[in-house]
Amino acid sequence: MLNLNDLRIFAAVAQEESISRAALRLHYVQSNVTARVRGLEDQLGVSLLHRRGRGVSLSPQGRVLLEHAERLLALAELAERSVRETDGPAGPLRLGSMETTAALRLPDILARYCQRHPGVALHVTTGTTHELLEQVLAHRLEAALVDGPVEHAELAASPVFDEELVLARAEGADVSSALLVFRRGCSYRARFEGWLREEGRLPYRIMEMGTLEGILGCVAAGLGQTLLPRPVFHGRAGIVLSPVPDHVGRVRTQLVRRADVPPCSALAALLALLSERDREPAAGRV
Amino acid sequence: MLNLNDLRIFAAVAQEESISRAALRLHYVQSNVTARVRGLEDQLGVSLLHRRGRGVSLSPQGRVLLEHAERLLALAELAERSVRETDGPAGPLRLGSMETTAALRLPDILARYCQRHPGVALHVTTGTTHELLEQVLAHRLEAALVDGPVEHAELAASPVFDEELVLARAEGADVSSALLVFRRGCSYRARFEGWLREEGRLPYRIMEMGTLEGILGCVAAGLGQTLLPRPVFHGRAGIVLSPVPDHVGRVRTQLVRRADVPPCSALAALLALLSERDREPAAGRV
DNA sequence: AGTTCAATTCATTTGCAATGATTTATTGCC
DNA sequence: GGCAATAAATCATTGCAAATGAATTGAACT
Repeated sequence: MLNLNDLRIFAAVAQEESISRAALRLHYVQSNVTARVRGLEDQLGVSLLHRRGRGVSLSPQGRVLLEHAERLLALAELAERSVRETDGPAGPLRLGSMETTAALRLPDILARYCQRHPGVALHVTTGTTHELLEQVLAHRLEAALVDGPVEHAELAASPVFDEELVLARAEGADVSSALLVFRRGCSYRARFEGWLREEGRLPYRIMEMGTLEGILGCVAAGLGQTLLPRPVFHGRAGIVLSPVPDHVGRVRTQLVRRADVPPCSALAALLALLSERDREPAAGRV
Repeated sequence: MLNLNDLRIFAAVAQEESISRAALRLHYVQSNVTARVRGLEDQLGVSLLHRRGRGVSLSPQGRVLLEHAERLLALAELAERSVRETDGPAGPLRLGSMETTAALRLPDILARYCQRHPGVALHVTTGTTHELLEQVLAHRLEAALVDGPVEHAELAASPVFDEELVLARAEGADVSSALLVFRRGCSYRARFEGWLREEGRLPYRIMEMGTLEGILGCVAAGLGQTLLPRPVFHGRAGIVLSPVPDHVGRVRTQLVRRADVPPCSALAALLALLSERDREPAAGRV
């Protein structure tokens, strides 16, 4: 009978592409990892790894097993959590969010969530749509709020907010001034560049900024223009907003999670809270 | 870290509602089963069983764990099979079928399947729709061919054949003679009785038969009438067939499998073969 | 060739799973 | 109420498999 610990060891080896590094990560001695993997191979009657000089790589069967192993491990963790949290959600919930969403929408949501489920330890990390999806796929985040639509067989998405992106620059700033954008992987940036390309208005000078505040400061200083959700600019004087075509400016923020693992109770509670909000009259919403 | 063997032991205890019987079934000594379940409880920090005088029953947390455990065990088995069968389907495939479908449709299908996938050991059992669905849910069958539609959150169905049920009796037989039907749980029988009830034509005298041949023999002998797929009567003289209303007679046979476990490769191959058949022009089909 | 990094091999230890005998507790019956 | 009968808990003991650590092999880069 298959053994989850063996699978965990195998998955670590597969991810690290090295038996020694996996041993280090798992706090095992290297020879033990070798033995466990060999045990799995004996048990299954197939070879899982190609032993190369440096490190190892997966055989076709190894790749098949890795896929199943990752799912099994995720489900085992879920099972453990589920029985531990039979009365109300608890434990860690790792949530990813685009920076703009984190600034605009999350404070309100998270306040309510924390009040309702005090047992949950929320970790929010921000990042670009691309980065966040990678992390959800790697089981490093339970879910992420990103710009939709998401086309991926292993991901499930639920629409959560609708936003309107607007073009923003300081009063009197040069129309052909620089573009102020987040780093590669940001979907708003992709929309911005895609739109300008489609209109034949590229290339612009591009300035990458790591933070939302940085972008806003530069825009206010007349250094360039940006494309961000309208409410970001609320209460900021001296900035001119202009609408953009619907196919560029209408974005639907989605809560994305893995499709192959049912949501843990802490995540289910977040989904419930978000869909409640969905049904009630859109007070204060864009 | 959770352990699949512990889960297997726990699932056996839950199903048997008895530690001793589970031990017997698993070929363990009783004290070991006790120890393993207690180990699980310690590890999870919850009590899984209510110890009553005779046997045990599940606590709420136990019920939660059982659900997850059964899924995990099924997925672990699938994982093991998948790596073993990386080149073509192999191993056992337990398929259920209604008796009529087995007689009419399966020979052709299975011949092609066996030829294409010689590594697969097919087990076909017949039974009523109800019995078969129970067995699929209990992981005792990988899939079953039953009368649709199937409304069950844990089951996935794919339409496979369309049949026309017709009313059959011997020439000159009494119109109000007995109903010849399979045992309780047969969906054709349910349709038959439902229809007559809806028309206010019940009660009839009912004769239950265990086999298709038995029913056909009795119909031919003028003992009664039955409701079965039209092609069942091909080449049988002296039997009068009359159509019935569409909502009674149009049935769609479905291949039903568990929804929470992806099909193993042997089953995936069967699905592929059946949907091939679906796309090609309906030569020889009803 | 020599160095280095990484995997294998193997003897040894450790720890947990499994056993078997015994005790405790509950149920049903006279 | 007392007594089998059944079932679970307890506990000392065994046995096997996981983990360790030291030594060895082997590939890749210089």
